[in-house]
Parts: sequence; C-alpha cells; structure tokens
Amino acid sequence: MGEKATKGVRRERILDEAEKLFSKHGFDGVTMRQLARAAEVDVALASYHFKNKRGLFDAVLWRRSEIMNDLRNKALDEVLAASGDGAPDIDALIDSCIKPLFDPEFELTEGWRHYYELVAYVNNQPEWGREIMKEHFAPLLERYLAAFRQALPDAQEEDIYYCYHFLSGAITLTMAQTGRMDIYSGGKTKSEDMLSIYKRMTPFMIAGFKALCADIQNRNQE
Amino acid sequence: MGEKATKGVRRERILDEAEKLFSKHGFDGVTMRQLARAAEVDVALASYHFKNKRGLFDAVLWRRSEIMNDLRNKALDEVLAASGDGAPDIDALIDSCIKPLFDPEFELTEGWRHYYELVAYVNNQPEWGREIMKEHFAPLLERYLAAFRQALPDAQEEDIYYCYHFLSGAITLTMAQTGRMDIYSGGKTKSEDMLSIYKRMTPFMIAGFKALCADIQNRNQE
DNA sequence: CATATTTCTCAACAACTGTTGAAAAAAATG
DNA sequence: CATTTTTTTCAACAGTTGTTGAGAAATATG
Repeated sequence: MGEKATKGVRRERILDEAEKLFSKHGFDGVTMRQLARAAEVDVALASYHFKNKRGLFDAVLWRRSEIMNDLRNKALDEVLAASGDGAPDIDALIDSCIKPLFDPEFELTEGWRHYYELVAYVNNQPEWGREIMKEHFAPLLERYLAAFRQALPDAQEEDIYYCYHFLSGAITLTMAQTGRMDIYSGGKTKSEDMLSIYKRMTPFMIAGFKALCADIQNRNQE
Repeated sequence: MGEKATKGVRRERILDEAEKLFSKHGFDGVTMRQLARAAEVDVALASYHFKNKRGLFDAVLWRRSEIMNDLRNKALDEVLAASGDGAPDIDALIDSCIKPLFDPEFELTEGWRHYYELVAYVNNQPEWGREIMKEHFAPLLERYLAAFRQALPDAQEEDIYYCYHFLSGAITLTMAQTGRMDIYSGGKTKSEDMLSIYKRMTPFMIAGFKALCADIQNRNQE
C-alpha cells in the first residue's frame, strides 16, 4: 500500500493519523477504515500493532503525555529546588503549571495541537475519559497540590482545590482551541501567538489564586 | 411499548434520555436503538419527531440553551440598567456571567447537569461543535464583550478577549464536572456545593480580569 | 544459504448502523 | 357517528462496524 517500512514508520504514521482524526471526531467518530485509509495502510495493521481500537487510542495519548509530564515535573522540581526547605514561591509555582505548555524546546506543531484537543476531549468524556485522565496526570496533580499547600499554608484545602480546578479548566480549553486565538490576535505568527497567551494566562491565574487563597478579607466573609 | 401518551410525553422522554446518553457518550457514541430502548419507545419514533439523529441532538441542546440564554440576558440587562449611561461596574458584570448558572430558580437537576456536560462536549467538538456554539451563544457573547469594553475603557481589546476566554474555559469545565466537586467538598448537599463553587469562582475571575485589564503596571511590561 | 521472527495483506465474520415507507393505532375534529 | 390528522409500529433497506485467522511477504538471525 503506502510507502515501504524502514523500522516502524507505518506504526508511527498510524499514530499520527489517529491523533489527527481522534482529536477531530472523538473515539466513536472515527472508524478503523477511515484511519487506515488516512495512514495509507491496511485496516488490519492497526489492530495488529495496537491490539484494539482502544489500544490505539491509548497509545496516541501516552506518546505525548509522557513528554509533557516530564517537562512539567522538571518545572516543578526547579521551583521546589529554588525554595529549598521553605515555602515555594506561589508566583513561580503557578507559572510552572503553565510554562511547560509553551516550552520553546518543541514548537507547537500540528501534532501537539491535536494532542491538546484530544486531552480536552478525554477530559469531557464522562464514561471512561476521566479514568484515563487519572492514569495520565494523577501523580503530577498530587505533587502540585502538595506544593500549593506548602506555598499557601494559611489557605483552606478547598480553596486550593477550586483554584487549581479553575486554572486547569482554563488551560484545557485554551490549549484545545489555540487555533481560535488567531482570530483575536490578528495575523501574528503562531509562536508569537503562543507567547501572547502565555503572557496573559499567568498573571490572570496568579491574581485569581491570590484573591482566593491569600486574601484574608475574602476568607472572613464566608 | 412504554406508557401511553398524554400529549407529547414520549417526545419529551426521548429528549430526556437523549440528553443523558449524548452527554455521556457524545453524538457518535450513542445509537438510535440504545436511545429508543432507554426511552421505552420504538426506534422509528425518534426519527419521526426529530427528523434526524442530528435533529434530535439539536433539539436536546436548544431546549435548555434558550432558558439559560434568557437568564443570562436578564442578568446582563440588570447590570447595564444599574449603570445607566456610565460604564458598567466590572465586578457586577463578571458576577452576572457566573450567577445565572447557579440560579436558585431552578435547582441543578440531573437534566441540567447533563446539559452542561453536553455543552462542554460540543465546545470541544472541532468539526461541527463550534458552529453550534456560535448559533447558541454568539449574540450573548457579543453583548458581553461590548459591555466589557465599556466597563474597561482603558483595556486592550485583546486582553478582554483572553480574559473572557479564561473565564468561559473555567466555567465550561467546572459546570461539566460538578459531580467531581463532591470529592473536594466532602459530604455537603448539592445546593451548598453549588454555592461554594459560585462563591469562589466569582472573586477568582474578578481578580484575574483586573490583573490583566485594569493593572497599568502589567500593561507597561509588554 | 536456511530458518525464525516480525510485519503486513486478504477475505470473511456476525453484528450493528441510521433511515424509510407503508400500514396500524390513537386522537382530534366536525 | 364518520372524518381527518397525528402518533406509533413493523419490517426491511443497503451499508458499515471492529476484529480475526490463515497465509503471504519482508526482515532479522545464525
């Protein structure tokens, strides 16, 4: 069918096309045959490499989740290291949640964009999606919540949860829709575009966190 | 099949079950037959009432979108009326984005919860989903952006867009996952739970908006 | 080279897909 | 009552679904 195989190129091409199609149409919106046609490959080959349609879906996700998790863990490590034994700096902590998404080490290629769309999709798939989210991000989430508790020792546990939730909601939707941002920023190049999101998201979230978790007046109202 | 019909009850039951199933599995994850079985109705009946699977999906969405849009328009009207000819109060304006979602006039029934999940699903459906979002919410969005421009006359157009985007991202994800909130708030009743989200989301977003759109130092950095 | 292992193709599987047209049942109308 | 209109059922449609097992082709191993 398609081009020849020099060690797993077809496997990779299946992953690429699956990433694209799943992110556009969701798990049930894509058939194995559409997928095979897109990857210029026989239908049975996907099942051979990934056992299942579901196995393929998982493989697509993990490929980039691991990379992203490494980046985020590293970012958190740096913040914790900088604070030594003391409480981490809250500004740096929040920044470290966001910064890795715009890491200049990898450009925001089409693939990453599709991955972010896919994460948003999974995040809103009540059936099995949220189980997947746990598998992928739970350890990192726990580390971050612990760090936030240290950084905001006077804050209520609940407040921290909600803040993190608002933050992750904004991140999820924003990253999934980076394509839409072009409308607002009018004709800039993509990397500039990313930078402009980053420059705004961080101060917005820092202010929100502080308003809820560090503002004493607010807490007394309750 | 199921119980008799006293004027459109079966039609309504189809809508209810469709709402539940579509929100759980997405458009392609549900078959007309699963749906008919859930509603205790013949398969062909759904097609008769709504023409299409897609027609049914749209009907499900519109049923509650209209109610919600009325509430939000009313909330915006009140803020604008209160400010007369002058600039609207930014705090009240942001609050009016969020408040209607927790309107005590309707409890947050299962149906509404499913609807919110569905909105999140549609919002992340790159293919036709975003087109639907426009149909449902574009007029309201325009009104709100105009109001924000009035309330923040010194802010850059772009900043307002991004702030609104962060806000709507947090809202979307939060409302879609109100079920998850129970974990954090530990054993409270649902209405109290809703109240605790509302009490936190509003100050968080107000602080974020102000940090980006009303803080002069921040703008000079750029 | 021969042999073993991996990669890939082909054809077929039973089950399920949304939609339709004709006819039956029920309800509304006069 | 007879009638029209609305609601509901039934059966069938042509096409598609994910997955599999047997075997071919290609590559790796010794």
